[in-house]
Amino acid sequence: MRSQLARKPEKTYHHGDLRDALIKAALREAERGGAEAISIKALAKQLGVSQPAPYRHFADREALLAAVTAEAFRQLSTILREAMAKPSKQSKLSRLAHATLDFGLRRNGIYRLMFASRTVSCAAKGSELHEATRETLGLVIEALESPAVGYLRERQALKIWAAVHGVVMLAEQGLFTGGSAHATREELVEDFVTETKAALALAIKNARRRTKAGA
Amino acid sequence: MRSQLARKPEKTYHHGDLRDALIKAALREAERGGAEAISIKALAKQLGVSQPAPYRHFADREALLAAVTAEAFRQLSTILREAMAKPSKQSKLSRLAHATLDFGLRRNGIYRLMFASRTVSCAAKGSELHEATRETLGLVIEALESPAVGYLRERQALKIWAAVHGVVMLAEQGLFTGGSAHATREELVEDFVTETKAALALAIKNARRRTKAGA
DNA sequence: GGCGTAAGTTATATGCTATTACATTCGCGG
DNA sequence: CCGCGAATGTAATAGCATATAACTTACGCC
Repeated sequence: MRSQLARKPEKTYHHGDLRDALIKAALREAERGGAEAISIKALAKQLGVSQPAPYRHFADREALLAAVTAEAFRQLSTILREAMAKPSKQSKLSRLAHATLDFGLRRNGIYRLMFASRTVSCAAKGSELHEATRETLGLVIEALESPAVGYLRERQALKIWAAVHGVVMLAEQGLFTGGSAHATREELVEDFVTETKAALALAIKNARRRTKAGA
Repeated sequence: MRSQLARKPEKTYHHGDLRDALIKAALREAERGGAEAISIKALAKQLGVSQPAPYRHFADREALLAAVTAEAFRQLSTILREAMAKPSKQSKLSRLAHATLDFGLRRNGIYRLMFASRTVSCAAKGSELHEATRETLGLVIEALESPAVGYLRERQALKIWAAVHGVVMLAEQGLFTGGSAHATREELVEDFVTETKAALALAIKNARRRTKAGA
């Protein structure tokens, strides 16, 4: 019987689940301050283990950041899935876009961790992080709710993704000034959603026409 | 006669223009590696001065980063101005957008320094960095070449800016895969340009109609 | 020409990453 | 049930970066 009552057992030599605790604690740190706020030493102290203990679970700081980033993408995916599942008179795409904006602004340290570092681009294909990012992009593609397939659809997904991403980044840079900042952000995102839908419909129409002409 | 021949005088106690040299050297470092590649100690060594010498010119690392970022924005502004000035059958907006994309991809370490850190959002109004960012945004507004004024125009500027920015960021994250990556990026940017022009034209038409109706 | 100050130096404190060598505990097979 | 190897933790330490303090040199101005 090591921990029947609270979650934290009495002081034991082995932590129990240090790896997971490190990721969760690092996410909290990143919430304000981004990647640079994550210090292995500070995390170890915070969790009551010795400073080099984390190195049993992560080769180096980069590896920890990658794991934390992957977890952040999974959290974003969960949020987006919920937003898409929720019944609403708005389109799935619109809900996804606004949920992304909301996530980016509320948890902006984490958002910067996810998109502003080179961690993602260094992730090898097949890695935990790479899979997590592909899954998120998959949700965007799904949100398009379009009969289009392949390149056509992925391209529109990247387009709306890029656009919303840009709005989040500029908002964090403080380029939307004045009292109407919130409204402006939401409006821009909605504009992009509308344009994406229009572009998608047009592309499909053109594709059909070409198919008919070619047949 | 301290330096009549080459740019670097013989070894002197005083460097001559350490502040400027630091910024330029830091920009080179940032070119690959972003902000985290900038080390005061390394820069000092590289420039042949003692390690704490830079602190005579910058209060701390953050202050150096701010100055470097401001310089980067000025360089971007120069590039954008040139792109806009160059005669071409394409619109100013299109040239500006593609030039931004090009800058972001070629000098992606610097681009990340400019947009991925919190340096900009921490810049006080009136600071060197703040002025530099506003100037760049001003160029975007100018590139719209629209008779619209005020909010309408600034909003469209922010929109195209956000969109292109998003494309750059996603490209750096490696989300445009395959051989058509380059084409895809350029196409997306051009799409955004086209849509921005259309939206702007529409907004102006609506504004005129409202004015007429109200008159 | 002397003097104040800007700019640079050495020495040092502090904090973080990371490695090495050693200690403790877990859990599984005999 | 016990013993042993692997997993996980600790202590000690090396190395590098930021930053400050106290001291030194040279510039430039009157």
